[in-house]
Amino acid sequence: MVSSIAELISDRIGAMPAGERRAAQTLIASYPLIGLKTVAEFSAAAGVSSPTILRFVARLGFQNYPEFQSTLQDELAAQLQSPASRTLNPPSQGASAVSPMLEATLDNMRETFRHLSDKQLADIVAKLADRRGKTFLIGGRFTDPLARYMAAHLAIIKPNVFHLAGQESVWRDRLIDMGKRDVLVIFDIRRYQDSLVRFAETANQRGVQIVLFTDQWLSPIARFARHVIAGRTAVPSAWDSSAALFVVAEALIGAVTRQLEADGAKRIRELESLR
Amino acid sequence: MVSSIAELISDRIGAMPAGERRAAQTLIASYPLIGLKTVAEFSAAAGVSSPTILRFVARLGFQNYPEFQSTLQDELAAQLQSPASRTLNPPSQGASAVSPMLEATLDNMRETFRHLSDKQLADIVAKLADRRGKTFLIGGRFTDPLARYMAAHLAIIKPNVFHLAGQESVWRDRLIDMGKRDVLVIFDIRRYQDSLVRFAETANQRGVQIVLFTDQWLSPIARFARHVIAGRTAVPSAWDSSAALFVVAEALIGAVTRQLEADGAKRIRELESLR
DNA sequence: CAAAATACGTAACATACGATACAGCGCTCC
DNA sequence: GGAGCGCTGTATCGTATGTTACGTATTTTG
Repeated sequence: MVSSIAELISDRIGAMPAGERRAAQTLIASYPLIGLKTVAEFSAAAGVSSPTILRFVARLGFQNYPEFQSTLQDELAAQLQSPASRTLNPPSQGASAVSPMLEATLDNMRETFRHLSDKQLADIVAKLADRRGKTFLIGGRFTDPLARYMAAHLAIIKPNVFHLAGQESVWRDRLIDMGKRDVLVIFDIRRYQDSLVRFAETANQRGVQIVLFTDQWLSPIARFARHVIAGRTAVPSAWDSSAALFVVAEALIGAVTRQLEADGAKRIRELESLR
Repeated sequence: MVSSIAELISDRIGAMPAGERRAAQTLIASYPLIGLKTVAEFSAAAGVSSPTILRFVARLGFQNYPEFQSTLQDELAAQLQSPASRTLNPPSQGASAVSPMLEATLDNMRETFRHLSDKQLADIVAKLADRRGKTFLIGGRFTDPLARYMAAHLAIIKPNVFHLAGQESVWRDRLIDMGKRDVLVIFDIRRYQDSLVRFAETANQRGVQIVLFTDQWLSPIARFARHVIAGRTAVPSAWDSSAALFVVAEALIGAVTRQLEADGAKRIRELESLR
């Protein structure tokens, strides 16, 4: 039994030619709004021609476009009247392999933020928004992308942001550039990497303020860190999840940006003009 | 400020003639479904003539009937896509600057997964778990870290996983290695990068299957993609959020790992012994 | 109560929308 | 390498749709 058009589409999308698949994907992406518009608008949004749209709805089993739209509308009406049943993909009697993953991830985030005080975050934001010192970011094997992500954003809104990458010897030598005014953002979840711990220890000796993103069991680097963000990482998977840390990182990026804008950063305008 | 058409109607319903009032009441009764149908159907449902319906929407301030319908659709889209706005009592105690960010992110994830079918994910997992072809990953300015993150995991559980990085000319030349059996995972959210689009186009011409991670507005690469994952990116911040895509990526990594383990990957054991 | 004004529906109209025929192209399979 | 099939877009067509003009009905007002 196929209850919704969305299901129907995902059932058959595999057996569709390229053009119709684009139509399907476009519809799913902003379901179901585009399906309520005219064929012309639909086709334009999907980047195909109108006949392809019509063939698409025909393949779904509808006699004509208006019939397709009516069904869509009825579906919508049913949803609106019982907000409870608003799920496109019904809770799906445990068959789904990803749903528990999502649930666990959402829980992780809520838990992570519950243990983070506004004060703590505000302190970190203040430090990161300080333009006087340099900002270094580094991560472990799986978390280095998070460091990169954060660096990519921070580098735009303030000067002297450096992501430390490549061989250990390379970034170890960068310690020479680090001093009291500077910040070192480290991502390290288990299994904690010795090289990172040693790096953090040395940096700490040089007076660098360390902001540590780690898991709830705390990397040994926590000993040297000025600020510690402990994220939940447990999910029903073979791997730990860095998603909670990722979200904290995004929240910090957003807050720092706001802070620097408030301070009157003409920097961003300058950047705009450079493009 | 009148935010919804429903409010607008209840504001003015007092100053309407009998026929138009019936139209208004009919619309409110099954809001907004009937307004999406044709003038003829609307008039029949309200028991008035079509011109009365048109006069009714004209009185609401719309130039013509299609404009009225578009507005209704936009309103509907806003409702459907941000479940947050449906909650009457926002989590409040709004002192926290990060809380709205978290809420929006959680919503984004729920929405993103709501638009993803198990079938769709299963297809992608099957393709990624296929050890025969090569797997290439690449991302845009801010999303490249996601590609790295995924590559870091996939490279452990299967051979021939390559993250494309560095200068454009470097990874463009890698196209020579790509063929029909291969997969290209692309992360691209707005502003979409031309270089990536061209890259995807060429790869597609070579028969590479493209898995696209993009935002809800769909990168132009969707045209060439075999599979499209549309994540929600809107958050109360100066930046778009990639968190939802990150979580999808993690879910896929987990699923692919499980799949390959089921196939009996002695690879992981081998790796263990190498350490 | 009469006269005017407003409201409403019928019917004709024009437009834009969905539908269809056809040709070009690429792909697959001999 | 050639023949066949399937997919896609262009151009055209018929029609359903929104729109307007006008006459009748109903209400309002002096």
